[in-house]
Amino acid sequence: MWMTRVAVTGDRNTINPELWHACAGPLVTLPPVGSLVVYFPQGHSEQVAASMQKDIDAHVPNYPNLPSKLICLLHNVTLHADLETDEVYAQMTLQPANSYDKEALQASELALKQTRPQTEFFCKTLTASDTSTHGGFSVPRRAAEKNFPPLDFSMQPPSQELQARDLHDNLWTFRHIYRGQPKRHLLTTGWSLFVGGKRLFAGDSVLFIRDKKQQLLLGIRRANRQPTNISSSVLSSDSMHIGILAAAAHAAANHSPFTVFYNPRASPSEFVVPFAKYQKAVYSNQISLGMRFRMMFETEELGTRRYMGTITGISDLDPVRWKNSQWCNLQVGWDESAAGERRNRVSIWDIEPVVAPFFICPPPFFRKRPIPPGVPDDESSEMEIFFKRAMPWLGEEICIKDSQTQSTIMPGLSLVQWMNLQQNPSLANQTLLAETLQSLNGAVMQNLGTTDLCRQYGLHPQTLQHNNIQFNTNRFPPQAQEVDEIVKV
Amino acid sequence: MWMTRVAVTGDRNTINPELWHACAGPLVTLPPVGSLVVYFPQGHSEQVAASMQKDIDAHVPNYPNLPSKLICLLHNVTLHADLETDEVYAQMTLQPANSYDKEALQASELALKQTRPQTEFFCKTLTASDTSTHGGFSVPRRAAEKNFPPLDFSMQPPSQELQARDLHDNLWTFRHIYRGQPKRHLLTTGWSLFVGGKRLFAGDSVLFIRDKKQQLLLGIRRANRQPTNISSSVLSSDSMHIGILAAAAHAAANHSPFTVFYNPRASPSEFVVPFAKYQKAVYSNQISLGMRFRMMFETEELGTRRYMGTITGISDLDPVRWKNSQWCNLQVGWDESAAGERRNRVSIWDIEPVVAPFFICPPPFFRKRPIPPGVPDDESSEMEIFFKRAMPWLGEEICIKDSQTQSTIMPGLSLVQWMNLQQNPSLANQTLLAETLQSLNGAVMQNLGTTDLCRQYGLHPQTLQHNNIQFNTNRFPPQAQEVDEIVKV
DNA sequence: ATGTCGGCGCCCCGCCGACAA
DNA sequence: TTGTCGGCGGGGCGCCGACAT
Repeated sequence: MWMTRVAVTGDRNTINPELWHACAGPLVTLPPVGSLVVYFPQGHSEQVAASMQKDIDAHVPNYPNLPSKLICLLHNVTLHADLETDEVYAQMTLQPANSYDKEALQASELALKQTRPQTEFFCKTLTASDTSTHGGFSVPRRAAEKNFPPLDFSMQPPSQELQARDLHDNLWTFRHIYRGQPKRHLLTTGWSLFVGGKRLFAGDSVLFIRDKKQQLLLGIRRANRQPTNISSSVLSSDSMHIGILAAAAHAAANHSPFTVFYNPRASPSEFVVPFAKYQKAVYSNQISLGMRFRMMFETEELGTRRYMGTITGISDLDPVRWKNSQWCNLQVGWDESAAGERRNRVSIWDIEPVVAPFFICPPPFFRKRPIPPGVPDDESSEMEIFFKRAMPWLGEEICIKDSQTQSTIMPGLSLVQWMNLQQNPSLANQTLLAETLQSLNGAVMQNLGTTDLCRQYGLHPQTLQHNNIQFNTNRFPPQAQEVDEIVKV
Repeated sequence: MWMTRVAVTGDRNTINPELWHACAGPLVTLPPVGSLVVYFPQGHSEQVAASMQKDIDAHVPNYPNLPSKLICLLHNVTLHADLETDEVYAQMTLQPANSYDKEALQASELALKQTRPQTEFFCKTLTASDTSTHGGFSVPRRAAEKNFPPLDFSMQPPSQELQARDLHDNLWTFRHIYRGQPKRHLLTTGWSLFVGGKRLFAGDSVLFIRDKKQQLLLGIRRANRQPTNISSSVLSSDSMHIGILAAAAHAAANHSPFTVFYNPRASPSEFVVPFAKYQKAVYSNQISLGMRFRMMFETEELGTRRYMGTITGISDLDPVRWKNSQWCNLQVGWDESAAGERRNRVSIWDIEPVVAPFFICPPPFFRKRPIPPGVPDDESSEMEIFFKRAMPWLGEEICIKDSQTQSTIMPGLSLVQWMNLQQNPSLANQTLLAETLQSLNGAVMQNLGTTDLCRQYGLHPQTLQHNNIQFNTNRFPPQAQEVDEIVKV
C-alpha cells in the first residue's frame, strides 16, 4: 500500500482509504506520516473562509510572531467523512520542527514519487432521470462491465443483486438488471433509497470502485452548489480564524503539536505541503513576470488535464496580514478560460514550469545563490537562518542551477508590449511574432508545447512552418512525464 | 416591545423575536442591547464542548492574562436559526468595558425587571401517531380553541386551511378539521410534508404561537437526542476552544469588540449575564456549604417550575485553567432527582437563595464588607480594584446587607451531622430535629418554604405543629414574588 | 450508448371513524 | 380528551420498453 502509515480510523468506523481518495479527487495527496511538511496558516484560514462563505474580518488580530509558513513534522493523519454530507476531510497532527530528522526529510521526498495505484472505478454525474422518482440509475455500459460482477446472461432478463458500502461502512443494496431496447445496464430497486438517503440531486456524482478484496465501494461527490452555509451556530467566523492563527502561533512558540482539518473539496488549495515539494519548487523554479507554466486540474469524471497559463503578477495576496508570504503570491492568466473559471492566484509549488531557460525569465543578474523572486530579500535571509539552524544538512550547494544566462522576457518586446500581446492575441502582428521567434532560431526550446504556444497567439502550427522556424529539442532530452508534446517542424 | 433594540435580521430573513424566544424556552433571556454584561469565557468554552461532544483538550493553552470574567458592553444582538435544524442561537457583539456608562448600568438593571409578555401559544410533544405516515396531527382541544382561528361549525365537518410561518419565514399550509368520534381537532393535509421537511420524530415538539398581528407562527424544539456530533469537518475542537479564548483575550487587551454565538439549547448555562444580575447575586447572596436554594427549570411543555437543592461544595470547576472562577463553582444536590437528571454545578446567579439569615450559613465572622464565600480573597481584591477603576460610581456603599448576625449552619449540629441528615433524611432523629428547630423559636424565618423544609426531612407539616414550633414571619415582610408560601402555625 | 417519456401496476400515504386508555 | 389502529381509496413511486439523440 502506498501510504501504509496513515491511520484510517474515523469517529466510529474505519474509512476505506481508496474510497476516501476517490471521493477527494485525483489531485489530492496527503503527505506521508512522519514526513516533513510546510504548513501555511494563511491557506488554512482561506479554507475556513471558503467554508463559511465569509472573508476574514478586520476584527481578527494580526499575529506578528506567526510566520507565514511553519515547517512541521506530520505526526498523524486520520481520514474522515462528514456523517451528514459524506464530505471527506483529513485530520492531521503537526508539530513545528525543531530538530534534525533525516528520515522525515526523506519521507517528504517519498511524497513526490508516490503514485496512486490505479483502482478500478467509475464516476458518473447524475442526470435528471437518475435522480427523479420516476426510475432508476442508468449505468454506463463500460463501467458496468468493468466494475460490476458479471451477470448470468442465461437469465431473461439478466439481473443480480449488488451490494456496496459507503464511507461510513453502510451497506446499500441495488438490483442490477440488463434490459430495455436497446439493452442497457440499470440499477433499479434500492436506488431511490440511496438517492434520498444521501440527498442527491442532478449534477451530483456517484462513484463505484472495487477494492482489493473485490468488494464494491460507493462514494458521492456533490456538485459545487451554492454556499452550504454551515453558519455553524457554534462559533463566529472571527473566532474560527483566530482559533487557527492562535493555535498555530502557540504551537510555533512551544514546538508543541496541533491539529488541523484539511477539507480538500472545500479548500481552494492545499495548505500542508510536503517539504520536498516546496523545496523543489522554490529552489529550482525561476519565477518571473510573463513566465509560462502548466498546472493540473481535475476533469468532471475524476480525470486530470493540464492547462497552460502565464504569470501576470507577483505580489502578496494579503500585504497587511501576510507580508512576503509565498502563499498564492503568483497572479496568473489562463490560455483558455471563461472568466473566473480557474483560480487567478497560485503558489509556486502548484505549477509546473514550462522550462525554457534561455527564452523566458532568468533572474536580472547572476548570483551564486539566486534568491527566488517569490521570496523577498528580508524574509529570505530569515529563512536561510532558520534553514541553517533547523536543517544544517542543507549546505551551500543547494539551489544553484538554471541561471547561467540572462535575457529579457521576449527579445525585442517590452514588458508592456508583451502583456498587450498576452491579453489581445488578435492584435499581435504576425510579422512581429515571426521575427521574434526567428531570433530564437537555434535556441533551446525544451518542454514547451508548440501547439500551446501557437494557440496562445492565435496561430496554427502551419503558420510557423511557413516562417521556417526550427526548434531544437535534442540538447536536453525531454522527460516523458513532464512533456505533453514536442513538435519538430 | 420589551426589547426593542434587539436587531432581528437573520442571514437572509427577519427572525420573529416572539417565535425565537418561544423556541429558546421560557428561561432564556437576552440582556438588552446597550447594557453592561459579564462574559465568562469558561462558559463559552463549555458551550463548544457540549456542541462538539468533546471536552477541552490538554493541547489547548492557558491564557493566564485572560480573566475568568469580562465586564462588557453589549453592542448588538441578532437572532438566528440554523437553516438545517432550526436550532435557535443569538449572535452578540461584546466590547470589554473601559469607561463609565451610567446608561449601560441602568440598562442591565432593566434586564432583571423585564417580563416577557404572555403570547398565546401552545407546545406539544409529538406522539408516534403524530409523526407516523399513517395519519396527521392531533391538536389538543384547548390549544386549538385558543390559538387557531375559529371554525365555521355550520360546515360538516367543520374545517379550514391554516397557514403558519416558521423561523425562516417559510409558509406551511395545513388542513385543520374537527371530526371523529369523539370529535377532535386534527391537522391533516400538509402535516406530513412539515414532519418530513423538518425531519421530526416522536419526542420532538412543535409549538404554535399567534403574534400581535394574529398571524400564526410555527416552531420546533427537538428532543435531547444523542450528540448531533457536528464534527464540523472545518475546525478541530482544539482550535475552536483556542479561538474562543484568543478572541476574548485579544478583545480584553485592546478593549475591542468581539463576537460570540449563544446557543441556549446547546449551552449548559448562559455565559453572558446581565451585570446587575451578577452583581445582585454576588453581593447579596450569602453562600456557604449546606445552604438551601431554589432554582428554575423548564418543564416539558414550556412551563417553568422550581426545584430545591442544597449547596454541597464550593470549589473551582477547573482549578488549572480557571482558578478562582465564579463560573459554576457551586456543587449542588437536589431534593428530588434521578441521578444526573439535573446539573450538579451551578453559579451563584443561577440560584435563588432560600433566605433565612439567622438559620443558615452566615459568614463565620462579621465584616464591614463581607466577602462572598464564592469569591476567594485574592480574586476579590482584584475585582475591587477593577470595579473602582472601571466603575467608580460603585462606591463603598454597595454590598452591605444581610449580615448583621452570625450563627452556625444549624445549632447543635456539626457540619458532618448536618450533611448526613441531608443525605439520609430517614436517619434523622425526629427529636433531634425538633429540638434543633425549637432552639430557633422566635427567630426570623423569612422566605423559607416550610413544606419544602418538611419534605427535606421527610416530615409532614403536622409533625411540626405537634412540637409547637412558632414561626415569626412579620419582622421582614416577605416579597410576594420571591416567596412560594409562608406558613403560620 | 443513454437520456427522457408514456404506460401502468401496486405499494403505501394518508383520511376516516372505532375503540380504548 | 386523545393515542392507536383497521379499513380503504387514490396518488405517486417505480418498473417496463419506445423513441430520440
